Amino acid sequence: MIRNPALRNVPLGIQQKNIIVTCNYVAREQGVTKLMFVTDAMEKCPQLVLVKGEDLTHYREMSYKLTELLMTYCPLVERLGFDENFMDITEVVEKRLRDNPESGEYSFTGHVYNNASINVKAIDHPRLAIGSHVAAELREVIYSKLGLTGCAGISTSKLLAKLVSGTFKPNQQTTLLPLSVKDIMGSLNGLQKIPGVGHQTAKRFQALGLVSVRDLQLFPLADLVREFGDNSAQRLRNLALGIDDTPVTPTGAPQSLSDEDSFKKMSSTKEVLQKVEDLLQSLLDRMQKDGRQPRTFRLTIRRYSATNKWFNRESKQCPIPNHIGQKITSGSSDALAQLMTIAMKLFHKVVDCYAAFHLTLINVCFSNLQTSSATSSSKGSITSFFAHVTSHSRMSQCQDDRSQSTVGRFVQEADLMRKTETSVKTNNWSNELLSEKGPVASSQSESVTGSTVGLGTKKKPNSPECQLPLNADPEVFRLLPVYIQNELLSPTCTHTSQTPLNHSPKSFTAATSPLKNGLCKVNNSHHITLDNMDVLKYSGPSDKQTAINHRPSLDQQMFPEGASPGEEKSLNHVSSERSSKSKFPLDIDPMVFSELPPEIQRELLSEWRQQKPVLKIPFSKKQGKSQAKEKKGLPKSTQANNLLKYFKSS
DNA sequence: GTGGTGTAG
DNA sequence: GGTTCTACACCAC
Repeated sequence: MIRNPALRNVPLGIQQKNIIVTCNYVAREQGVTKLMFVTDAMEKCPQLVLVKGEDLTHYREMSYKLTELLMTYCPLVERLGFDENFMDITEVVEKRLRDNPESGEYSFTGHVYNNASINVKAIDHPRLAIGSHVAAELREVIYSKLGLTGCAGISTSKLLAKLVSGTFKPNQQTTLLPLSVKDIMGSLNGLQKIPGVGHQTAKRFQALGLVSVRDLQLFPLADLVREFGDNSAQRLRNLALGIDDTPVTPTGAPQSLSDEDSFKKMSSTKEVLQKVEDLLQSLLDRMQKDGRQPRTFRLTIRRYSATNKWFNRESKQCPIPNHIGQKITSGSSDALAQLMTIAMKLFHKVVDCYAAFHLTLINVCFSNLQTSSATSSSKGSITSFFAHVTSHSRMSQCQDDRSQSTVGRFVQEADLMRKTETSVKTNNWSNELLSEKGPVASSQSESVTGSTVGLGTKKKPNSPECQLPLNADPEVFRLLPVYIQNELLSPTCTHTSQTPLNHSPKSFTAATSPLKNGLCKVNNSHHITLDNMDVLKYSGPSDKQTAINHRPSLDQQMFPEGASPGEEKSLNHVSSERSSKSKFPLDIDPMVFSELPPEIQRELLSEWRQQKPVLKIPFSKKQGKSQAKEKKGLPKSTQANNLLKYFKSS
């Protein structure tokens, strides 16, 4: 909506795969809800406008802009997802109190929780009263600078600020006074409404006969400890009582960057190869913008299973050798191919390719991100702000301050898609917090599964029925990496293409003569990047007492004109390297070469230029062990054939 | 450090 | 009939 204001007043849903991950208030009024299936949503609201939201780039950027903006007012900002922020505004409040001791006496701005049933006097809660004004100002700034609206909650802890922030929606703010804590906790409709109590914990509560917040408040602590252990029991009990003493911890730069895609079924190594490449490509772009160097790489999969269809994930991770890490940071074109090697090794560790498999998700993740002082590159990016701003120094500075004064917090949430919220809290009388919500983003990346092939082959190399295509040399075949062999032999490969190639197909072949004719094709999958919508609503305080900035929630403009999902990366690699065809070794078929993925093309060309052998090295279909070797012994031997890294089985 | 689980938006 | 895409915290090992 920010990018396309025209969408502001129509029912709008953000679609990821087959579900509506979020929607604007116009759509909600017609019965559309979060996580509703698209078909159901269309039934409820036939005029619903859908925007693809798989690509989170825009949301992520807006989300960080908001956090960054809040940090300019006070460094104690803790992110919760893409669309909420907690702020500890104790210091801001204390300063105002010092500068103008009477400032808190006048009023609250926005709503006060339960104000009809309590005797609200701002003078009794000067810090919360000031906090309500700070929240209002912040919401105003957020609107004027970013165009985002949202709600805020103001109270004395993150828990309370969060709970109260949604009391009046959209685009409004509410302050919770200490004397209303019992009321708000009692108003929660079920234990799962307590932040931090999710599905699993709620089930365990239920098994104990606990259903309401009241049930938990009254449940003997000893019994709770028996079920959850000391720490969790105490924490859960406190939450039920409205007690939360956890500090607002500045979030800083993300500790990991990941990219994932889900799908109905993926069962061939070839598809995996392509999917991983796509995910990695996009992740590498993000990583490079971030500027830090990842030290750890993780590959996660989700397998289909009839019982636990969607929830079990398995992962494998490994350190990223420094030389590769540096390439990632520097944006070297080698990075992708080298990471593919690592990724496929991990894949083979977690999935037995000789057996049938059915994956429904793949995730790639960089973690253990290190700020290399050397990389001062990307200054402009939003995330690099976080990468380079030392949240530590800011935080410790703040905490020092806080220790001499009162504790307070400011919570802010912004919902990019829908609204922003702000909440502020104060501890008793001496503390105040405020929270606001920022933009929420959600989207997905859509993947196109490529497949197809041209090989009529067989099954496993060892299996009796295995037959290679007539033009395939068994010797050469044997030298191929296991997963390529499998791929060639897999049912999807053996017949024709199953999935139409929507995009520039590339043939992925080991470029040696015997196999040159028929290999598995892997097309590039693209991510169709969509524009997200962000909308926000910021509601101004409309209090009975003082209505300060009431805004009609307008929303934004996140959509470029047609809100058309932009295909940002349609890769049409092939051609670029083609001109260098003159450098082809004699035994290479240019047509086959032209269909190789660009990275492979580049690598081959580079190696040919250096007159390095291609596919020379015998594969030791080893598992595991050879890894260490690869990482270390790389210096020279690696050069023997970089392409191998693509093929090497773990 | 690794891998799994739970939670959240 | 079908549940997205991130990111983080915690735990056991």
